[in-house]
Amino acid sequence: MKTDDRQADMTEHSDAPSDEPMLRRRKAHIRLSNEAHLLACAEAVFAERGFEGASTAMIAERAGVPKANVHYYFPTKLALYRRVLDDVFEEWHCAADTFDSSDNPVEAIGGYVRAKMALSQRRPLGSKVWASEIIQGATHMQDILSERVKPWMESRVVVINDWIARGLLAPMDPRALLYMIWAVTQHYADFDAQIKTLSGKRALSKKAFEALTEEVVALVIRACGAKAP
Amino acid sequence: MKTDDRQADMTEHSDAPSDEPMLRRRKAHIRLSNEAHLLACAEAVFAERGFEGASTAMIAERAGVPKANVHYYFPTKLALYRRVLDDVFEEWHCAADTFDSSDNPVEAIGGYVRAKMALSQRRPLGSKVWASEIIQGATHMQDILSERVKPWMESRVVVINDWIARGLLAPMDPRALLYMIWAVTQHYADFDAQIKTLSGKRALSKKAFEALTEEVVALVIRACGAKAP
DNA sequence: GTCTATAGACGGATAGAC
DNA sequence: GTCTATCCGTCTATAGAC
Repeated sequence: MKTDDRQADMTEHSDAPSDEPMLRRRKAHIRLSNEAHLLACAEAVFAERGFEGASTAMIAERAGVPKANVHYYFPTKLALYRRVLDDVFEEWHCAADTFDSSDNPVEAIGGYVRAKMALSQRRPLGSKVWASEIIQGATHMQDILSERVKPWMESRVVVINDWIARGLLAPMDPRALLYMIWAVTQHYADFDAQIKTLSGKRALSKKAFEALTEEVVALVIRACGAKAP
Repeated sequence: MKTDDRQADMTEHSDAPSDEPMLRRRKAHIRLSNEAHLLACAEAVFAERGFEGASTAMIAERAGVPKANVHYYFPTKLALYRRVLDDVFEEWHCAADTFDSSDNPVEAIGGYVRAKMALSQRRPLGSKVWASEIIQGATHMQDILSERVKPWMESRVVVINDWIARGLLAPMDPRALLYMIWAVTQHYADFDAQIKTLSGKRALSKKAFEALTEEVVALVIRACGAKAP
């Protein structure tokens, strides 16, 4: 690991015993920084090849460190993979929080779709790791799905059913709506290779992605059959 | 390969020279039958593990044959993978044909969504192989995307824009609509592990899947903002 | 905390008997 | 067409010098 710049903050240390806590802090900083670097590289390799297809050697090479260092920071390939999944879920959870239960379903759903589209743009690799894991049976994240995603979904089902009962949305299966939002927004991260080939373009500009986001919001809002409260 | 039942149709052959064509036909039948069996097993393994994660040994084991037989019928793992992708595309293409350019966009789009949902139910493993391949960069099917999928998409964009110009659909980006249809319908095949965990059920009954299909059709038709012609 | 070297299992692919 | 045995490369993980 290229430690030259990472260790720059310790050049002014002395021999005094009061240095010990600082040393500890420095070491902790090195560990956290290297872990974060490896996690980012691992996310890219897992996205490009899936769990079994990825190798610790590829992750090490991308991080610019010997293979053994990967095992120093993460005991096994599976432990590293699991940490990537946990990280990705944390961001998913933040976006999920934007789906509030206000009286205005158009704002709540529209805001959630925008948050999910922004996440697809900001972290497409994480979305791909998540998608690959589920496609391959979700064996390494059953706990996340049942303990974290499922309760969230059930709470949103209640909210959506309430909106429907009050005539704010068309009658529908709330789960089908949530699956639709996930599928459509994550499609732009997971299937970007297909989209690039079909559009003939390399990637979307920031402006173009904003316009696309509003297209998706409009589609989803119409799909809801939202009426004025 | 368990040849006992597959060779039953040759027990009555004689020494006459007229047998030669029959022998050829029998051998051709064995080849086609074994190829089809291996392709089906390969599709399952590729769906469960992705291209790099799958091994020829796993495919052979699932097919009940020694590993060498896989290489007898398909020279390389990549050639076998490519044949699976071609097979999956052929069914995709059949479903795509149901999207006609009639004067009734509700019927055309609704029929297409039903065909795609039926395909997700009938062949979820193929959908997963396709999805994994695209997530991992679509490097092994660029030709299918640019030579087969892209022309189809462009022809449908023209049709949808025509419907919009005639006031039959709400103004929208036709590509965003097509991506939505793909994403939503394929979600039920690709993400079935997540859906099972979130719903707490093992799998959907035939009746339940029909009801779900109509939910999805209703969502998509509303998203189109379809009006009576 | 970093690195080289290597153990031990498994990968794709092939040779050659039957 | 089928199968056993095997080549050779890469895999995950670890040992041990620095």
